[in-house]
Amino acid sequence: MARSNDEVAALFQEYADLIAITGGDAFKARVYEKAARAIGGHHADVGTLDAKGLQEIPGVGRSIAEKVVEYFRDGRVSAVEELRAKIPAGVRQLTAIPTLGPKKALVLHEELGISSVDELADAIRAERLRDLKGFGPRTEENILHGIELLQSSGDRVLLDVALDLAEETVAGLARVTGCRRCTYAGSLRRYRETIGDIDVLAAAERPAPVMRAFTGLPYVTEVIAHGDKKTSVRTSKGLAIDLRVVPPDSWGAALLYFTGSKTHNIRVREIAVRQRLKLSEYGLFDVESGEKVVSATEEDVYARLGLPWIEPTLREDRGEIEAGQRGELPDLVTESDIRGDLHTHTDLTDGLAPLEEMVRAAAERGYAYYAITDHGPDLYMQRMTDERMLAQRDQVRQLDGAYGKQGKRGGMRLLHGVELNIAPDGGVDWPDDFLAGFDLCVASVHSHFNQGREALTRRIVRACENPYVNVIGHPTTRIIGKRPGIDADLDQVFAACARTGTALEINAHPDRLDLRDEDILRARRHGVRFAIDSDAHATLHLAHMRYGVGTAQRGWLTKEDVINAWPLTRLRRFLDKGRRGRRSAA
DNA sequence: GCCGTTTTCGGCCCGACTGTTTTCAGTCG
Repeated sequence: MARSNDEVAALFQEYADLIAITGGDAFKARVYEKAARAIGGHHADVGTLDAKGLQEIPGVGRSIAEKVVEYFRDGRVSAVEELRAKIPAGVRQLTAIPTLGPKKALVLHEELGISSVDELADAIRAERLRDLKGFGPRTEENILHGIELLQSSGDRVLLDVALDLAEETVAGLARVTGCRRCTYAGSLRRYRETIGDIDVLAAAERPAPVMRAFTGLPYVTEVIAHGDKKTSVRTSKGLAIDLRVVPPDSWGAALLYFTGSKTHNIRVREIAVRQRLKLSEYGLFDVESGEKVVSATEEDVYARLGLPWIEPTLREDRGEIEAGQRGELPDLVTESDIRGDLHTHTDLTDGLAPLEEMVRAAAERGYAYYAITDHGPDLYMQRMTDERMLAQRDQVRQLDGAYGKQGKRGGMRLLHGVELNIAPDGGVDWPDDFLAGFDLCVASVHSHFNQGREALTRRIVRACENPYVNVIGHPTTRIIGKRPGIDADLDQVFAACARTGTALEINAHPDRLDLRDEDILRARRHGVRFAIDSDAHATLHLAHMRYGVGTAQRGWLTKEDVINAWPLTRLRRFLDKGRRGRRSAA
């Protein structure tokens, strides 16, 4: 179920689109877009705010606040209804076709009565667009191609797929003579969970050789646009890559600009405008004289605007600019802060590698501690028994400290854990006395995803209340692009975690990234602690940690928030979860 | 429709590329 903030955000985004399609004031459309984003990202439920409280959200004034109030009072907003009556929903969908924006969509609707993607495809085949002003043969071709992309994949790809391709492309271009610098930027540098297209930035005095090398890459199948400063291609996987080449002196301004996000950039430029400066990808310029002020590094540009350097993972206009101005940016957790992995598997259950191989691979990553957490018996296909689990524990104790930098004494410490299954009623695989033998317990939902909101919420809260459950694994169970997260009341879950001393996992597998960044931001406000885990089922998966850390950064987490960035003694106190007190009281 | 470190009115981010155009509108990021 969508949060009411998301409902209102979607409504205003639709209203903005409809204003643009009906040829309304472009500035007005932009204001509604901005308000939609601000409301979608606002921490408090807008359904609980009055007009005054609503107007404290930046970008929300009297008129928009009234519309929010109207929405919760009447279930509808009359201004939106009026535009909906004029423009069929299908016309708005036309603007989802690449190269087709609101202006062309309006012409198609007004002149030809087209109000769906299918009707548009038919009209092109029937050559009905031929007489329209502004529509030539290439436009027809581009629209048909765009429809094809939209209907086939056209989708965003997972972070790891995009990162592999980007790193290969950067390596290829960096070798070109005259290429002074090259890196990927865009949503990839911000570690967004999915990537629409890859942005690559290069610095060179003469762009032509770099551009030529780019279009000549073996996996490039189509050149979408080809210019002096910018070239766009599509690869064999259907993913688009944009390359921008700038003069070396513009590197910092260009990197800032192409890293985005769009809304972050707009905010930064507004700050520039207020200081009579103009920021573009070529530098920060004095408006009066036209002279360049700074451009060489991102730090230079931010500093001239009164801001510290802002981590790319924060650049989403979620308050990072204000925090920067106040000098209150978080000191984000990094991959090198991570001292261990708390959720991993071996071939005792569904992992691929034996215990010793996993332990050795973990030690090579430089971890101070490492937890083995195979599945419990409730996932019956895993054939777990008490005996097998206890035999593994003996093995784990023997390997404890055997691998790592400084031999036995300073070696990597091993924790014997388990990934429990949270049953539909919130129970787990074993009774307390058996659970007491583990160093830590991760507990996760693996089935019965459609129980209904109240039952799911109760189920997870009950797992948190189990004194032996330390971490809720992949809390929403979503698989990106394949399975939506379960419909639990996450705010209740977050409160339960904070109250009981249960950590929430940030599962680093690129298919999951669960919790997601927005939920992390909300959970953090409840005072929840987090565990960033690879959930590795093979030695190579241990390296997924970077995606989990990127996601944690997008949730503004510091190493203080992340239990596996803590020293082992502090981690053990957290894992104890007050059990010692319980035992002595009993 | 929102907003204010020259403004309560008059601004509102900036540039590249394409396609249909003989100077520019539309789209995109």
